Amino acid sequence: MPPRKKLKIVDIKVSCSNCSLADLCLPHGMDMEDVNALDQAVKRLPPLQPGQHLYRTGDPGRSMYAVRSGCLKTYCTTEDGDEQVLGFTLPGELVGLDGLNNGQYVSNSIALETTSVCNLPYDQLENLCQKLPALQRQVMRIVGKEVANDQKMLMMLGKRSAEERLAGFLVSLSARYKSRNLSATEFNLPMSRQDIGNYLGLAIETVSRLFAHFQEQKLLTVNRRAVVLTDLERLKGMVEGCQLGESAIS
Amino acid sequence: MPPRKKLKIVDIKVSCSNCSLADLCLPHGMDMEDVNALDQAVKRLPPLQPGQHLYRTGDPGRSMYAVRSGCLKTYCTTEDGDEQVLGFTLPGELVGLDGLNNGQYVSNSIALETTSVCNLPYDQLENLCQKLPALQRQVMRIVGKEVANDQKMLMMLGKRSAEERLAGFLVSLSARYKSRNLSATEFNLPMSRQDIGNYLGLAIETVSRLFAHFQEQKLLTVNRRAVVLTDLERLKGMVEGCQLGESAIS
DNA sequence: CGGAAAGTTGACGCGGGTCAAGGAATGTGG
DNA sequence: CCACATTCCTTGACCCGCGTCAACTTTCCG
Repeated sequence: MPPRKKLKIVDIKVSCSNCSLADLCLPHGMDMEDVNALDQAVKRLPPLQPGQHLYRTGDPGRSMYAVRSGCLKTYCTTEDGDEQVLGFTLPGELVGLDGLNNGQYVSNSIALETTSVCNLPYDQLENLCQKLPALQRQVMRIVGKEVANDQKMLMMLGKRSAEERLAGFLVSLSARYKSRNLSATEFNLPMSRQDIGNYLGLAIETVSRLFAHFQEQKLLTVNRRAVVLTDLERLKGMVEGCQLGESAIS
Repeated sequence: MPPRKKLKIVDIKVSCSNCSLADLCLPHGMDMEDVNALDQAVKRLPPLQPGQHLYRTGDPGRSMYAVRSGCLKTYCTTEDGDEQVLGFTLPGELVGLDGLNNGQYVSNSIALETTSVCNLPYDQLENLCQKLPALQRQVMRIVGKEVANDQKMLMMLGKRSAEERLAGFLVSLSARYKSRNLSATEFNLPMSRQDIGNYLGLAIETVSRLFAHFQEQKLLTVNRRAVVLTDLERLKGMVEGCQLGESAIS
């Protein structure tokens, strides 16, 4: 999956109503009229190249974003420079909620692949919510989902062994791809071992060893970023009710 | 701090406008007229006794709650029965956001002391938000705060040593008490070692040893639940930009 | 007073972090 | 096209922080 430097000309004029993610994204549960109103507020941004930031800590946070394609990594840095990965955002998922706090993003968001996103400015969303109770309810649901997902992640980091963490991570990715009508068992990891380890609170070497270990046990086959989950059920069995979800919408 | 079984007769009629937490809670930044409207929606519940649940996983989640006094513990349980503490809610803080997701609470909330809370039903809050942009903005800020705090906690569990975690926890408590005009250096822990350890992803014995260790280093004195932070600055120094905040407002 | 719950303290061992070396893929310049 | 550097990943060896187990003390409460 080499990054395409040369972009095809794309429709700049897109709308929520014809977006393939419509039933995953905000419009979920809204009628046509409402969706058209939402359309006015949503802007599609030019695609981000790998390594390019969507926003950084301290940037004025006046929008949330919906990922259409690609993958974003959300992370924070401490004063002493090291990084904590907070999550990965796949197509159909939202980022930027933390900007709601006091108008500044607490986290950073960076593209791991070529990534296209829709921009949902808070102020316009706010206005719309005044008029469309359905939208407001949907926004609140998304927010609730975000909170619930963070909580799952806390359980993960607080209690689980390295093995359970990686299994949980893979099961989560699998479920999220599946809900986007992609394969639940074969996919490319958009992120490096470094990012996985950081996210799960593990050393990169541990992640690598675990992949090898899982492979020995015929749970999966892995080659660099390419993963095939050959025994998804058994992987699910390893995490017993501590699955991750993160940033998903439904 | 023994739980008082016998309750004094309290004003059932309370209002946001005369609540001592007004400037920490929802009304923050709203004018008198708006606050009066909010008053209509808020109900004060009879105090919870220690060990009594405010809500449980699976309960219909139609409200968030503001803690007036006491302390709540939020936690989840896995299928195999063990518990993960997600956070503690002190006076002036909110819980119940995770019910927004799909109308059911994902977590449990239980009183650690005698605790009184205000009830903020979502549907009424929703209606009010339609009318009061200031309130909607405030709700969104709170939500953003919640997300940002969960993220800080993730950093904590992902990266920090046992020592840093406990120091961070104490500094967080200190800051939260201080912002409620209580002592930043002397307070009683509302929660057991068990809960602290669970919350921070540590064994109870480790928590106990760390308290002893901190005491040797003249960082604090501790006797069961009673804590005096004798060198708050040095404690702060130990956590360098990975402070907790959780559930705080403003 | 007795039993249970909460907290403390010590001994031991393992999971996973750290350090180090090497391999494989990708990019860069000649 | 190849030489070389760089980044990413893998694998092995070592070892330490913290979990586990166990015994004991203190507090709580009927």
